[in-house]
Amino acid sequence: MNTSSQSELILRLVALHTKIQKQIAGPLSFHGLSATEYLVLRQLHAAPEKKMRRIDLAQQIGLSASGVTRLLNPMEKVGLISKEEAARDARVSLVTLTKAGETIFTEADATFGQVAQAVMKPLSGEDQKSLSRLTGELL
Amino acid sequence: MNTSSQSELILRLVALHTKIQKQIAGPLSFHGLSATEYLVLRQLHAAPEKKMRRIDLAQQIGLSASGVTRLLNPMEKVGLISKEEAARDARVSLVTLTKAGETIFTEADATFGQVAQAVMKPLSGEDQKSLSRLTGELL
DNA sequence: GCGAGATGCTTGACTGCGCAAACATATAGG
DNA sequence: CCTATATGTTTGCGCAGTCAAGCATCTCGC
Repeated sequence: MNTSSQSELILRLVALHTKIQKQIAGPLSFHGLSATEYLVLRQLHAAPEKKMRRIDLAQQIGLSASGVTRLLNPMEKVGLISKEEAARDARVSLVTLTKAGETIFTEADATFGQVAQAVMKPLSGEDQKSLSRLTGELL
Repeated sequence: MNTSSQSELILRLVALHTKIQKQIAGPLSFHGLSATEYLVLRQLHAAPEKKMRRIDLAQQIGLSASGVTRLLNPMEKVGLISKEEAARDARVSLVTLTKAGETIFTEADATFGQVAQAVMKPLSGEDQKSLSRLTGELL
C-alpha cells in the first residue's frame, strides 16, 4: 500500500461522504431538518437526561461553538429544543430535547435508517461489519 | 446487520470525513490551497491534455456548476489555471492546468500524500486494501 | 433553415459555517 | 480577597457553496 493509493483511498472516502450527504438531505428535509440538525437531535436523544452543554454538542457533531449557537437558535424557535441554565456553572447554557423534538427525532430517525439501509445495500452484512471495524479504527 | 447499526455506520463515515477534512486543511493551506482547490488541480492533472469542461469538473468533485465558477475565478487570477474556448462548442469554456498550477499541484500532492499516510496509519496494508474495496463498492 | 427544447456557464440572493473578538463567569495563586 | 488566567457562549465579519434565473449556444424535427 503506497502513498499514492492511500491518497486515492482518502479521496474515495471524501467522494463517498459527498454521495451520502446528497442522499440524506432530501429525505430529512421532509421532516424539516437538515443533516446537521438531525445530528443534534440524535446526540441529545442519546444523552443522559437528554441534556447537553453546547460545547460538547459542538465537539460531538464536529462544529465550532459559534456554529452550534447559530444552528440552535432556529431550532429553539421551532420548539425542538429548549435552553436551560446549569445549576453549578452560570456560564453554560444546557440544551435539552423537548417532547416535540423527541417526536420529530423519532420520525426522522426512521427515515435516516431507511436511507442508511439503501446506501449500504451494495455490501453484504459481513462487509458492513468489516467497514464498521475499519472506520472505527480510523477515528 | 440491522438498520440501527447501518445508521451508526453512516454516522461513522461522516465523523471520519470531518476528521479527514480537518487534518487536510492545514497542510494544504501551506501551499495556498483549500481542499477543494486541490481536488480541481488533481482532476485537471489527471485529465487528457490537462483540460476539462467546467461541468465535468463540477460533477467529479461534487460541486454545482456555479460553485465551480466561483471557485475557479480566484484560481485563474492567481495563475493556477486558465480559460480556453472549445473549438467545437462555443458554450463550453475549457479549464486547463497552467505550468504554475502543475508545479503547485506536485508540491501539494506530496503534502496530501503525507497526510493520507498519517490518517491511514492505524490500518494495516491489508485493511487499507479492504477499505478501498468496500468504499469502491459503495460508490 | 427555423422554432423549440436541451446544454453550458454566470450572476444575484441567500445559507451555513468558521475565526477572532467580546463578554460573562469560574478557578487558582499570592 | 483579588488579580490572572481559563472556560462557555454569542456576535461581527467573511468565505464557500447552493438554488433559481438569465443568457448564449447547440441540436433536432419539421
